[in-house]
Amino acid sequence: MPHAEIKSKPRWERRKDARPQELLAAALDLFVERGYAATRLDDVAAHAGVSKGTLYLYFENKEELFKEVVRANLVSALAEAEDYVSNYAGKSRDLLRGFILRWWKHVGETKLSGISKLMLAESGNFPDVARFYHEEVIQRSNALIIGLLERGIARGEFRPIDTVNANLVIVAPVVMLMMWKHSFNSCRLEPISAPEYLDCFLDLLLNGLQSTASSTPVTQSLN
Amino acid sequence: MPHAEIKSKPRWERRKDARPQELLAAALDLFVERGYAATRLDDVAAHAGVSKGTLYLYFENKEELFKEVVRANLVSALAEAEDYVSNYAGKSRDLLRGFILRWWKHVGETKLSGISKLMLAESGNFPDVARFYHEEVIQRSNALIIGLLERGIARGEFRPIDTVNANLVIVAPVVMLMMWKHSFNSCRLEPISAPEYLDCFLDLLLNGLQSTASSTPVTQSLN
DNA sequence: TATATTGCTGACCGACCGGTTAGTAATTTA
DNA sequence: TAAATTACTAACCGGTCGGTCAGCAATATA
Repeated sequence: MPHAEIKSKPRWERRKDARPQELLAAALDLFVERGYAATRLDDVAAHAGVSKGTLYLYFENKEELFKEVVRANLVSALAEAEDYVSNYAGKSRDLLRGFILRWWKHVGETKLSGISKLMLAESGNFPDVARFYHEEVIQRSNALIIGLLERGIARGEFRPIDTVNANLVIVAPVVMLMMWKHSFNSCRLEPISAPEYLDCFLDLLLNGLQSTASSTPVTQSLN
Repeated sequence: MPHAEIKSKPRWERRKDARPQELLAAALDLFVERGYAATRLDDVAAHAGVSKGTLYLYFENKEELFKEVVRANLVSALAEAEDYVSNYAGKSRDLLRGFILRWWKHVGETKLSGISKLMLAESGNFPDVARFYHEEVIQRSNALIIGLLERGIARGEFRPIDTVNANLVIVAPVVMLMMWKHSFNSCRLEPISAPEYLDCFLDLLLNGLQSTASSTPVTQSLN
């Protein structure tokens, strides 16, 4: 048996064009699982079935690898969200609910939530990455939600409020849920149920936003 | 001039009883500034004016040092909060507002917020520390707030809601503000203004919680 | 002042990790 | 099929950091 190689399978193959994708996928997995600093490039390479040297053939360094992961995943997801919001025609409260539920579905409950968590957790130690993420993701997402709130206020559906701060307040519970998923959820006996949590949040939020004029009941459950 | 020592000042002093406090203070500063993993014990010792070996005379290892920091700061603050809530006599909405503002004042705007942020950020990589923190801080804090909400509902001041999830939803914006302080706030052109943010949050929250019966205006600004 | 006690130092260890590079083997070309 | 090309490997480097310990020097004691 130590003779293994029965002629076929070479020790490795040349697959120049498949490597970047495979490395990005491996990097996403590990960054999400362990965070930025704690992810070892040796492990990323091993996960992609390759040696560390190969990783450096395709990516300049750890930081560039991470930026590519963000671009390939979060930035593209954000572009879709922008489309959704700008094309929406119905009531603002439904748009807000729809936006949040889609956000949870496309980011929150996928691996991508791990990236958001990671950035919030480690941006302080990696200012360059932080700046990149802030410009590419956070600012765009803020603009999107502020615009959504202004739409609701302009149409008399929401009370007039401080949209800049309200944006942050609204985003907070969703981001926190993503953080939980990747932090204490493991050691919690009964982990948070995302649908129930979001239901509760939307109930409170839409009641809180409701303009005194409109008196339609806003409570409504997830489908 | 290389002769320095003019006889007085010994190279070091014996100060057995002052060391632990000084080390804890230094550790708090550095843990808050850099996080758990990135804090070097050499630096903690240096900040306390001592060598690393000395640190190990007073604390078993990094993990125990951190736990002591938590016990000496957060756990004691939590005990005070428990007193405040259980002795409160007025309206539930004022109690909730008071609780949140005090929380922000005693934890959020002090260094302690850095510890909350750190735990959320790194608990995944340090399960033992996570379990400790979850039991000593998070569970107690949850019980406190859930009790507060139940009080409001029982007295007909709050709508009947899912208190377990509402607790999490309510805590989220405050915790997020603490996280911001220690993450992206540095690279934000105009950093978040905590008073305005909390004002906006409390406005939304208390409107959202308000039982349909009561119709007193709840908007009120920070003093 | 001599001796005993002990708080403290600083050099050291071993493991880890981002990044580099000399060399090798899979593939292409002629 | 032999030579040229290049994707890939594996060993290595330098720096870092949690943790250890032999020894020293600041006190206490007498």
